[in-house]
Amino acid sequence: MVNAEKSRPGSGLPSTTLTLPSDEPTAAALITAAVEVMATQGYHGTSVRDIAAAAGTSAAILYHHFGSKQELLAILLDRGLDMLVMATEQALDLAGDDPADRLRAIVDAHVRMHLEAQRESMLGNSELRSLDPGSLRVVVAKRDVQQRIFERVVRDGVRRGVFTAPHPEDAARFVTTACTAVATWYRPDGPLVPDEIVRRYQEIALDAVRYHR
Amino acid sequence: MVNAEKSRPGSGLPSTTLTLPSDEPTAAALITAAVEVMATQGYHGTSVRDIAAAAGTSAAILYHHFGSKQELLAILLDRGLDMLVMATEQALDLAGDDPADRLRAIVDAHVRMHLEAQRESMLGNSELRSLDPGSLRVVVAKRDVQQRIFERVVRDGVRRGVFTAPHPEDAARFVTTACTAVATWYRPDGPLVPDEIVRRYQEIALDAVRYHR
Amino acid sequence: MVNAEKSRPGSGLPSTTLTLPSDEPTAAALITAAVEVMATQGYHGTSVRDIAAAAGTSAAILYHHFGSKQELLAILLDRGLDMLVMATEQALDLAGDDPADRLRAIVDAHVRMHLEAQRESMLGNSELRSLDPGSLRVVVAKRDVQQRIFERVVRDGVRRGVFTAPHPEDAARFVTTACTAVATWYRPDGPLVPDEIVRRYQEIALDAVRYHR
Amino acid sequence: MVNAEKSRPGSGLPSTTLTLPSDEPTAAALITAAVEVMATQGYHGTSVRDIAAAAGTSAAILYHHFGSKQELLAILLDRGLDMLVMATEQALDLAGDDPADRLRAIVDAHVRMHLEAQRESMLGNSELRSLDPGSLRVVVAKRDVQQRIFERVVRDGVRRGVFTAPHPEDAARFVTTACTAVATWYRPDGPLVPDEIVRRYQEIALDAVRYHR
DNA sequence: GATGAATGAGATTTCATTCAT
DNA sequence: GATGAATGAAATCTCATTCAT
Repeated sequence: MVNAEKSRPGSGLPSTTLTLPSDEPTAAALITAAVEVMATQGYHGTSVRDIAAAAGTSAAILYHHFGSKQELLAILLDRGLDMLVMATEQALDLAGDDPADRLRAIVDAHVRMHLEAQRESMLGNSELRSLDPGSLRVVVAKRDVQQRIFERVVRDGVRRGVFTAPHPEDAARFVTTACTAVATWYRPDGPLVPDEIVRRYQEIALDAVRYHR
Repeated sequence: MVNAEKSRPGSGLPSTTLTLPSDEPTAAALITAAVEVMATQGYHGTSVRDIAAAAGTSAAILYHHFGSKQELLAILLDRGLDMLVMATEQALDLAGDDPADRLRAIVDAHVRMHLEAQRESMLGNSELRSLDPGSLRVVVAKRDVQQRIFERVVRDGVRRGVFTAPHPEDAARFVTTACTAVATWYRPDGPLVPDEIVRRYQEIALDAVRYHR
Repeated sequence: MVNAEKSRPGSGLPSTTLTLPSDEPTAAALITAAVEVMATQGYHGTSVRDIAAAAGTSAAILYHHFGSKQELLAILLDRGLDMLVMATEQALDLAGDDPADRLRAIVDAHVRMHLEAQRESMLGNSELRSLDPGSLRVVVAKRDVQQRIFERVVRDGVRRGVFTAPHPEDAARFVTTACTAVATWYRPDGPLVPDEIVRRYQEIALDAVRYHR
Repeated sequence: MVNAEKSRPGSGLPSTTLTLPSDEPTAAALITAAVEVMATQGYHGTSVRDIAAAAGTSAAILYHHFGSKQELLAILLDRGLDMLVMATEQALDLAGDDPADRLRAIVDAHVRMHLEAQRESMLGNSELRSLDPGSLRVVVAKRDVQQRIFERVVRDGVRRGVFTAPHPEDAARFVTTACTAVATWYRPDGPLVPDEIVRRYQEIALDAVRYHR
């Protein structure tokens, strides 16, 4: 059984690698397939057979790698959030000291992740309700971690007088949710490339926290 | 949304316009029940019997009032969007001429609707995928109407030099999506009452479009 | 849903009628079919489809009448034990005062029931383990009732000096279990007809409790 | 039965003859595990994985030692009956010439075996139906051998005028089935120890065949 | 108009068994 | 000899929907 928390301690690999291929190729194929088809049809609208077919295997194989359809979803969402939080923290590490740069960095990481992993993002927004209580708690906790990062960056900027938003937490939430929502409207064949979306959202986010240029 | 029994304190709008009571009380009860249970379990995770039970009737009755489970969902989402658009347009009618007031008005309408009809909002965000193509087209079109209202208000403000957002469409989308997302985090027992959320979001929205006070 | 405990209060019907046809013919057919096929293949060796096919319907229909395969088994065994206890008590009512006659009466009822309802008897002996704890408690309790009837008759005979078994409870258990076991070896085409088996078992039972002729 | 680690206090028989340790310890462990878990859940209710897990190995290992789940069950029941018949015959060999002593001896062996190997006994009573026809024939034949031993002992006693049962075969069956049934009600924490049960059943059996003291 | 029975398709999950390593 | 992955069949149960009454 694949367990997501099997982190690779001491591994020097740069975690910027956004795909975390499992050691077991079949399990990885199943996860990829599940993301694809669940994002389109929803958790309950997707049958185990659908997932297996999309991964090129049989339904019984899925149960060889995952305890249940539920567990597959939980691992899916958990990994996605791990990647999001890791990318955001890493961006912050590289961002230097300027509050504006720091906000730009986490907006970049957050928006880019939701553009690149559009389907995981939509799953994360709509299928939390399909999780068992235990997994839900874990996932919500990691979601909160990400939200706290944004709050911290905004509050730091305010404390240092660089941002003057009167309600830093609300501004942070405003920004986070808008940045998450890119996954709901972005189309690869649309007018804006991801780089440009990121740039524009960075500036709007700075406006939203009252950064005075 | 349908049969929204809460009046909205502090809003000058007559709330009678926001309730669209069906002529047939059973149909209305079914819609209310469907919103309640589908918001929790999703469209595919909700059985026709679940809906009927929550409405206090039988599954067969549901088929007297709606052609199918699909149709019930389509009517549900369509009504919700109608109410959202109507409320927003009405707010704009009463808003006067000042671009800041106009933006404040539509943020008020949009946020308040998503706070009051939290469950419909979540359905609208997650279950578009469960619609048949025909209903999907209709609902997406109405969604676009709402989005256009925000774009128009922002662009007007920019044209008149009151807002200076360099990318009005993106700022409008930033604002709309953030305002929609209140439904995903608002809890009635949370620290902020709806009126206060609306006030704060109005100001952040004005910041996001670079309104210079 | 069929519920076994729906007794018909005030019904003047003679309960000697050993078949209790349900008001719902489909449910009755399913019970009959379940007895037949489960007695041959066991509870877990019998599929819901097997039962439905033997009853001439579909598996889905079974779930219209019974909540689960478990519930069907529970109702089955419960009804069988009700019939056994009722028949035994009625035999006792008609038996008069003589301890020997009373023992003969309950041996007659018990043996005859296990010969006539051979398959139910075998189910009752082997599939108690397949019951959920709640149903198991009920069924075991009714089994005990039957056992207590035998104990009481034997003890009464001993108290009145007609039987002289030194260990009345053990003799009663010896007799009951031997009488129950007729279902395990009886074949309708065997050398003895039920009447003759009953007669011989009555006499052996009287020997086992030391009835002195 | 296999690996019956309890020695039998008060029995003069050397208990080494009752354990048939398999040459292969894994096979023995699998048989022991199968008895344990099948007695609780039945043959069809027990999966090969259940058995393997209870034996501390894997399902694949089971197929190294047994051709199939069926074969395992057949071997199980066959060994159990071998031990029962052997113990009974050995008891008879040691019993001397007196018919009462001989009946006491076989009741002792039979009852004691069904108390000690309670689970095998229950399997033997309920899972004959799960055997393939070939194995069933073998097992039923051995069952008959045991039954014939009881019939012979009773008939001999009658022929010599020590017992006066009018129907020796029926009395023998009455006794055998009652003695077998101890496995269905005996609980180790019950009021009677096996020695006492054996003593009382010996006397009741003598009564059932009309042994006049 | 309302209801309980019916139904075929399909859902998730488990099974006994095999096979490559 | 031992093991984990694989697999097709089949298990229990639920579903949206229809229809006679």
